[in-house]
Amino acid sequence: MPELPEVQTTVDGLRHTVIGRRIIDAWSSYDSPYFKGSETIKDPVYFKRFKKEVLGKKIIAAERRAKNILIGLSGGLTILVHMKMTGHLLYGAYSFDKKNAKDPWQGVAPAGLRDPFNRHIRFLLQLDNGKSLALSDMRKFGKVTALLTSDMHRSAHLRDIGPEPLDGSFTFERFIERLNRKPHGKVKQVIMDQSIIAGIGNIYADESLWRAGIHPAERVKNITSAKLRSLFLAMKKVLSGGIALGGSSTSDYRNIHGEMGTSQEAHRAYQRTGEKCTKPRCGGTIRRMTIGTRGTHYCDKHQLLSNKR
DNA sequence: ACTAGCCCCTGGGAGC
DNA sequence: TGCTCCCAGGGGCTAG
Repeated sequence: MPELPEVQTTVDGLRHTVIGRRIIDAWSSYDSPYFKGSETIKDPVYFKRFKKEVLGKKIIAAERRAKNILIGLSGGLTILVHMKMTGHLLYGAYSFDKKNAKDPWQGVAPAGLRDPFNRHIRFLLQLDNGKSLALSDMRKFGKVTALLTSDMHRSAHLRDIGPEPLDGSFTFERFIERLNRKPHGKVKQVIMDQSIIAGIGNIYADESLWRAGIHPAERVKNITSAKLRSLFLAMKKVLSGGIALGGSSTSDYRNIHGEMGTSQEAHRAYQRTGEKCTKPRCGGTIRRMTIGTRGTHYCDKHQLLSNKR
């Protein structure tokens, strides 16, 4: 699932591909009664307006805020894309058949479409160079909308998001200040809370806690300062490592060229249930439990609850 | 103001 | 092989 490293990988890809291109057409097959009246393209009425607004605009910027992709356009508009669980953007020779929304590509499928996870295209921007920017989103959780660039950070989509963990300004003191907003929370849920810290999801939460040797259900207030410092460093390391490896493709995530990342090969806890812990001389086993509603992976030997130590 | 829990959604895997 | 059932989970929303 796309988290900070995957979204950053996508944004880096956008910067190398679509900057300077003009949008000449837009297409969407999202149509959900549940989202009727929402300011997202899942409402076909909104999509009509969206299309009118973005047509003819030039793509001038691409940035990331938490797990949101922000595609800056000429004319003071920004397209916000949240890939949620199973979405990813693709750049290439994708096109669509206006008469048959179920088959959004024509002729010979682009190389990327040979991968079944790239075939669930729900949204597409046709660009002025014959290529397009498409959103493959198997489970249709994705969110696409247009915002005024000038106040997008004040919009409901972005305003309550916490600091970026890879920013230089995100110091240990800042980290502690953020965590202390939920002292009674389980640490995994707290670091995944986007209003506390931006961009961390299930995978990188499990990986960070594994590295720091902290049980995911530990309450924030019960964690020693030394352990919190380990967690702080682990988060930065795991997130920047994820970017360096092109993101994690445990299931459906692909980069903008439709290719898998390799970060999943570096996972030490996530989806390694039953495997021997790979921490040197640990000897533990990776276990699975549920925290909140999320599957959680941890080592039963070096990630112990404080009352069991 | 908080939090627990439901809901959006589809494909893949388990079980029979 | 083919059917049914269940599960994955980010984040928006609501009921308590």
